[in-house]
Amino acid sequence: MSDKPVRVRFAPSPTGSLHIGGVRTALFNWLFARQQKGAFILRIEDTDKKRYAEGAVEEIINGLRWLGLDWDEGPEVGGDKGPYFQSQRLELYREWAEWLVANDKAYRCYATPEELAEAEEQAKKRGLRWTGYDRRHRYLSEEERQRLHEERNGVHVIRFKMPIDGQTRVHDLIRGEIVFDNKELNDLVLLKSDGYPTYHLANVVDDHFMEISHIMRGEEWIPTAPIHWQLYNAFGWEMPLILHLPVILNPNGKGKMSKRYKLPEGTDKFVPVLLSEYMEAGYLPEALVNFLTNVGWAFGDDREIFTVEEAIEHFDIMRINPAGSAFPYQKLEWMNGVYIRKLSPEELTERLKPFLERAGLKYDEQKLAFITPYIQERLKTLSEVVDITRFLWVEEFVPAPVEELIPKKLDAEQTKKILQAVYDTLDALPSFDWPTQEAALRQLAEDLGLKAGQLFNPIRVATTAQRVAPPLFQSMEALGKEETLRRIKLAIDALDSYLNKRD
RNA sequence: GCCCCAUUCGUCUAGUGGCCUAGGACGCAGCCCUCUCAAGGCUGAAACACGGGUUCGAGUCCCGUAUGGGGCACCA
Repeated sequence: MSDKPVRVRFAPSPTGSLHIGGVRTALFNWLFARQQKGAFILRIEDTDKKRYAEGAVEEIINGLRWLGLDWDEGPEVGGDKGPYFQSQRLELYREWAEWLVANDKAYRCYATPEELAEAEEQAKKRGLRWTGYDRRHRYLSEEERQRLHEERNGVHVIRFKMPIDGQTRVHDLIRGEIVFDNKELNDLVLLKSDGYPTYHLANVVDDHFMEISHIMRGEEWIPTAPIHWQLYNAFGWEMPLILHLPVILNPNGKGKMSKRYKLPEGTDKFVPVLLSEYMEAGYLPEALVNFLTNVGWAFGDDREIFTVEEAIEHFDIMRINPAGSAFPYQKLEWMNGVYIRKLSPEELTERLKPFLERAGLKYDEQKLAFITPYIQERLKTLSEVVDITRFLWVEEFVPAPVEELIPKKLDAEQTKKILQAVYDTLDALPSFDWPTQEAALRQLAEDLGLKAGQLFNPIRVATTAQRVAPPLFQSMEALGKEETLRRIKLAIDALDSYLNKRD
């Protein structure tokens, strides 16, 4: 591969929270760095003043930390190849752009974006194919150049002098050789008129001076690979080894994963795309990391659930699958459930708290700790704790509609009698712990000649008013005797007035 | 439109010329367990895009076609 020490980087642009595809890119770079005992570098590519989002850098940093992807050099940790914000390296880019101009590998272009847009429109109108910038200022004479410089008050961009003929070959570690005809390549802008570099310049200069050994980036960058190759060549620098990660597509395999994609099952639910959305939905970082490691790469021995340490040990960039993949969202839900079930009840309780708080529910610590083991295997995400335990924390209990109280094959009258019997049974209980309840109520079912479900379901509806709830007896114990009886009484009364109304 | 990349069950994938009667996982279906919902157990349906080569032999190598995806900014 290369005898140089492994140094890889993740270079996000601070335009908002990380896209899940970006997270995967960061993860693969990190995995590779850790596996090779190399360095993982975080670099902020903030060279677009228009798209800069306030707070985005912090969000990216928090997100990576949350995932456990620590960096050896970058914001907040420093490093001797810094600064790690491109906006603080402007002089470097300018210097090297000028170097290219001085060495006849780049030139100043005075055309404005408006003029070029106009030219493109004209070309199209005349049925000509516009293949990008028309190189109008590439072959200027010294006099013309001087005249334009004065005319435009020195405002210009620096463009790269792309070779006109021949081909550029780039070797992608997992895709092999990719060949481009140079005539397809443009004289792209290196330095913008505001003095900021474009991605191409900044990226090449930084990767070189930060001594990056491997570039691992998204597939959408493949078309820029020959451009970058030419830039390294012009500078006389060695290009790092390069590899393009497959894109992550929407769950149906159509198009790059986007916020607009609705989950087929729930019509109003959109698939989460930003890392912040996964955090808020209650996915565990360890589950997300495990899951993402399985998209585009596989452990190799049929193992799907594994620790990061195991992933680091087995990770191999040469075994990355080059084909784009649909985002296997349901698999993530399953895996998150697996990780939730692996947690100790105490740990789970702690992780659940922020979600209840954010939902504005005033939960009781002890009740939460008590009920956690019973909801643990029911949760796919942490945020689901809100709906499944809501009945325990609501200030004002709203009973379920009467119809839902009545079990199949029974009528309102019978249900009312049953609930009355339940009320009396529970009321007479010496202790309200759930095993005592269960014993008494199972006996009651037998005495009444009812199946367990016929007896228990109306009680659940009466006491929780929820479709889905933790096991009944544990729910009632958590609720407490007083509140449980109150709710059952509420149901009896409701059935009563329902019966009277019908008569 | 042009350039580039990719193509194994619905989906994520294993597979690097004979071990493939194509393996695993999610999802799906059925059964069991069961107080709702889950979790768990068992069983099942389900794929090498197509056409040509190369080879004794191709899911695996090559070429086309088709399909999907990505890119064509003074954005990254």
